[in-house]
Amino acid sequence: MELFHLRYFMTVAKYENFSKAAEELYISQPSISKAVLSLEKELGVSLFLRKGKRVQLNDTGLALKRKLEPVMSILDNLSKELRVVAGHSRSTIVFNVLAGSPLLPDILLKFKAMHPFIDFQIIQNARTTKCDLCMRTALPDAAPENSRVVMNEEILLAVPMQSHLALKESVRLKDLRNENFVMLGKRSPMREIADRFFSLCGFVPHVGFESDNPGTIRGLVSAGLGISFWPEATWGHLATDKARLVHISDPLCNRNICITCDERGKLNDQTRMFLDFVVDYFHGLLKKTR
Amino acid sequence: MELFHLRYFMTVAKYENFSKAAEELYISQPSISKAVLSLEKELGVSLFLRKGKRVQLNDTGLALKRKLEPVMSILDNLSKELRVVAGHSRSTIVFNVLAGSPLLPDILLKFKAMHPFIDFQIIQNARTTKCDLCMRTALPDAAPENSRVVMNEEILLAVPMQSHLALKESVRLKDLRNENFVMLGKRSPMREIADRFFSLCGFVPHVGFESDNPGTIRGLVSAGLGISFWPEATWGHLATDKARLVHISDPLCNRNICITCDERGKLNDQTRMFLDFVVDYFHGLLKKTR
DNA sequence: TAAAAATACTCCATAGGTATTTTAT
DNA sequence: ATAAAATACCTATGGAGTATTTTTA
Repeated sequence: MELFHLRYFMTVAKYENFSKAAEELYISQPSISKAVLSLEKELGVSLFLRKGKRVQLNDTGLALKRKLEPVMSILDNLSKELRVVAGHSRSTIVFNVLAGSPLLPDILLKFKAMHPFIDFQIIQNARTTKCDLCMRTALPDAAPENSRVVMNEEILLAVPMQSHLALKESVRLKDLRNENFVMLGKRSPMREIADRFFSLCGFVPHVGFESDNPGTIRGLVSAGLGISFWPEATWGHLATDKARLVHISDPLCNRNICITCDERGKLNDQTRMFLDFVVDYFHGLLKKTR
Repeated sequence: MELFHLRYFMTVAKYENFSKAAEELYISQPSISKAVLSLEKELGVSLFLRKGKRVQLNDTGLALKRKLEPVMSILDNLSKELRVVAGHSRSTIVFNVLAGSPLLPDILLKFKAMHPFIDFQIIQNARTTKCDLCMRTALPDAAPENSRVVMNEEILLAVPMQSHLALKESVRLKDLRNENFVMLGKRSPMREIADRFFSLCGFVPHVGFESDNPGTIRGLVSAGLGISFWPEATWGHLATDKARLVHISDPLCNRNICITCDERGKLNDQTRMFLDFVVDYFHGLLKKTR
């Protein structure tokens, strides 16, 4: 059995057509014929139903195809992956960061120290699927498809020091009906989560300022221009003496941070290492805060 | 890249010695040399540290070895597995049944109806590891290595109809200090579990009869010769009007049924199908009893 | 100097090509 | 009649062997 037998088989299986496969592989049709025939002979089973012109995978062929898919994927990427391991080449991970971006520098700094040959392309695009990994937020009851939850964090309320709210340890959301809010922009997932909380309480908040930047939000709250939600861990410390954080006692406000990827087994070595690193990173974070 | 390049590499990697690999593969040493060199050239990385005589896998070589292990295992078994799929050959699953044997006929009957080309060799040997799958019992807090729990069942008490205990809905184990017990033999896992319950209550029961056969135990209890533990689901219905089952209220008596296998991914197709079937079977059982 | 890997060279098995036949629509 | 797969036959790449050289422990 030769590798090219398997390659040719996979291409024929894809099209269920010998001539088409020959075309894609830039070889002649008889070569394909011979390779498949020889494979069938060697394996001792027939792989296709030949009904005259029409060629069709049979059950055995289908089983072979399924078995070979991961094999081919590994073999096709051998050279590229080993070059990275050997340090002769670099690997780039496309990382879509839709939540938790304040943690990103720390995550990347620590990972890069361990794996200097791995580069990152950071994007922030809620619509694209053209990325290796995506970090996003979701409500506890709604984790996106193909994702694993790496942490659950409480959502606090950031209030200016001079506000009457700054004197309390915790507040109920429904008591904030008359407050001015500083919020993330309309289409951000965190904003959607916030809006869900408001609809639970049956009111629409007055939003005086919108910004997509936690730093700006900190500034606006510190300046006394409003109050704002503040995810406990992923937005870092509030780090100002002009504002403080209070708990929200009702409803329970928290969110999940998820990492989305197609399937762990399909990731390349570098992306898998990074995924494992990020999971560990969040584990460490949880331990620290407790 | 050719398959034999990879095969030769794997053998060299195993021994870290070209000549030894050549010997095992029944080919000449220069052929091995050429194959490995050509593989290194094609992948664009070196795979071994050549320190004069001594040859040693480097990090890249190690990474390649790890990647190829599953690939080789799939390819080596292709023909055998596909022949079974095609129905040209049969497959035998060695199934070690240390618990739940009363369910076995039903399990095998249903599975065989779906997969007539799969045969079974049933063994019952607590010491062997020469089996594909092993069904055994364990306490809820002590699942054996490499196993998955397929069900948890209550352990009831089988009592003769004429016993004063037959009038109760449930009994406490410590109130049975003066009863005669019918038990499984000393070395059976179920007996060990039972003995744990007794030691929790601080007494050693009087065991009038021992048998390893649930059918015999049913007979002895029905004859009024003693009382016995009776796993709710896996020993089937008591099926006699001379005895009945009562709950044990203290301690909570239950056990797990586990299936042990090396690693799901390493099982062949037939064994994996059977494992999945057994898991489903127990799921179905749970639904029925509830 | 002995033992292991690499190189040089020869041989032939077989992948791939072209031309042709077979088969079913 | 046509289009697709199988067969026949030829060519040449490259894997396997033997003999030899290189290297280092």
